[in-house]
Amino acid sequence: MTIDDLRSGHEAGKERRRRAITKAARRLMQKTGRTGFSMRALAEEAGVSVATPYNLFGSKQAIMYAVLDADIEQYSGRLDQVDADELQIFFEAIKISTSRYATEPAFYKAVLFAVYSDGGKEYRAMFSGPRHAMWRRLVVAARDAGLLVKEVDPDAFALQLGRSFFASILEWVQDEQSIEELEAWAQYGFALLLAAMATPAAAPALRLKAIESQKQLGRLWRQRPKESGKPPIQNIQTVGSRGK
Amino acid sequence: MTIDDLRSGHEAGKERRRRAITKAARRLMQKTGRTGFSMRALAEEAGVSVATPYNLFGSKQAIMYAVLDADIEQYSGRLDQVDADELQIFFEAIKISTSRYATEPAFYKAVLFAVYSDGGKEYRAMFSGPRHAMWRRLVVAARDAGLLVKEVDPDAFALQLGRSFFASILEWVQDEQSIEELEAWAQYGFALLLAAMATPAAAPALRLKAIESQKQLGRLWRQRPKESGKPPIQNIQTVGSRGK
DNA sequence: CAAATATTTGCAACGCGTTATAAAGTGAAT
DNA sequence: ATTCACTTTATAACGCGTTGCAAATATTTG
Repeated sequence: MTIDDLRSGHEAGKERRRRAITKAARRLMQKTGRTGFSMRALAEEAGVSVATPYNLFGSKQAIMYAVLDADIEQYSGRLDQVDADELQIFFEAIKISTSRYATEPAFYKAVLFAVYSDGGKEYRAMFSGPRHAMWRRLVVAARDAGLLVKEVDPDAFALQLGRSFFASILEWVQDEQSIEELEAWAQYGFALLLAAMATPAAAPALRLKAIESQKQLGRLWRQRPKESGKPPIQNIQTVGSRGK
Repeated sequence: MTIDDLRSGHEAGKERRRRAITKAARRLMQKTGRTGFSMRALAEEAGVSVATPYNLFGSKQAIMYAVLDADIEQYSGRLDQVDADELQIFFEAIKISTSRYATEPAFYKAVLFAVYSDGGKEYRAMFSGPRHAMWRRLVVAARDAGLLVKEVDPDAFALQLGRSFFASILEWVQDEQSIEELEAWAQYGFALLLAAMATPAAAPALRLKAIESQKQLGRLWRQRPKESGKPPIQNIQTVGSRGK
């Protein structure tokens, strides 16, 4: 049911078509970015009917996850080759991701936006699949190395780290933040969270890193192209009713 | 240009219609929830043409923000009446929000979902408008009270707090988490972040609170109807294409 | 009052994600 | 080779957010 089907024609053909569609999806997203990626365009790019991706994946979001997973697969294991202590590795992980995003920003913005947006059921997979497992593994390693307190709950804490990183990525995807800003925000979030759960020996360095990240953010924020500061439609505020 | 127009007919009428539409929007969302709230349904509920909301607001998301802002206005200032120290007030703020969500979960899930998952330009307003100002004010107060270190950057740190809370809310909106879980997650995030920037005198209590929240989360996980103890770590298929 | 201007209305239209349907194509087993 | 189960294809359709446009309506101005 699982292995035989991959060898037999039906399931093998399905798998082949699945891969062809994810490849076409990636190609199309690189070409057109977020706006040009529609199911009808994907069908044409992949040379299939519009119904086929639905048969094979079920929804547009599922295709996005497949594209993202296929991409992550290429880079999995890269963190194991990094030589850093059990806390520094968190920040190396950020660097690996962001440097990857920098190579093809349009593609990553498109796929990450799609994955986040619409908030379907698959959203949770961002924090429950191999991504969560990676953060969890790092947390356990840091705890066992005596850099995080023993009381840390690896699951809860890893989830918090993943969310923090994801929130930073979200800002980069939606706003026109630079990769440097994304990196600084992610480092700031990690430094804060880790500092809170760090052992007394490891905490001061992390607090220092948090404060450094703050300064870096202030620097980047100041040199930003000045926006007028007001949101587009701001008429409906009438706040300031504090004193009743 | 601003005050006279509110008295004169054109702008006053626009404002009146704007309020009527946000009221209708709120009514419709309470009635139908997220799924039934369409622009055509809103137009019918408000007794206007489908083009009118676009004239007055510009987009569906803008209407959502207007609804949310109108709701927040009702509750603004409630935090000032709370008697708590400058750190405890962060957690009281969580409680005020979550208890509000508990009264009308369908409505808040609908509006928060729409607001959070739009990916548009107005997304940033969540972290730059009065919401950000509130967190920032609390941060400054805690710093001036000697509970947070002087080096804390109120803007960066408040943004981090807002994002953390936002991430927790997002989970509640999308998943079928309980309000208790939302509250525990939000408290956990706040406790961690605040502990990282707390002065030596204030830090231990926050770390304790973080660990308590962890335990509470573990307890809530375990008693979930879904599966036993751990968060859902099931893979999304990716049918065995690992070994090439 | 009438004239000028601003706004809403009704409606058609676009592209979107998604689904249903019947017809055509495919691989495996007899 | 023929049958059988399965899948893709083409196409139409639905409701969605959004826009454009001429006609109707409301408001300000003379």
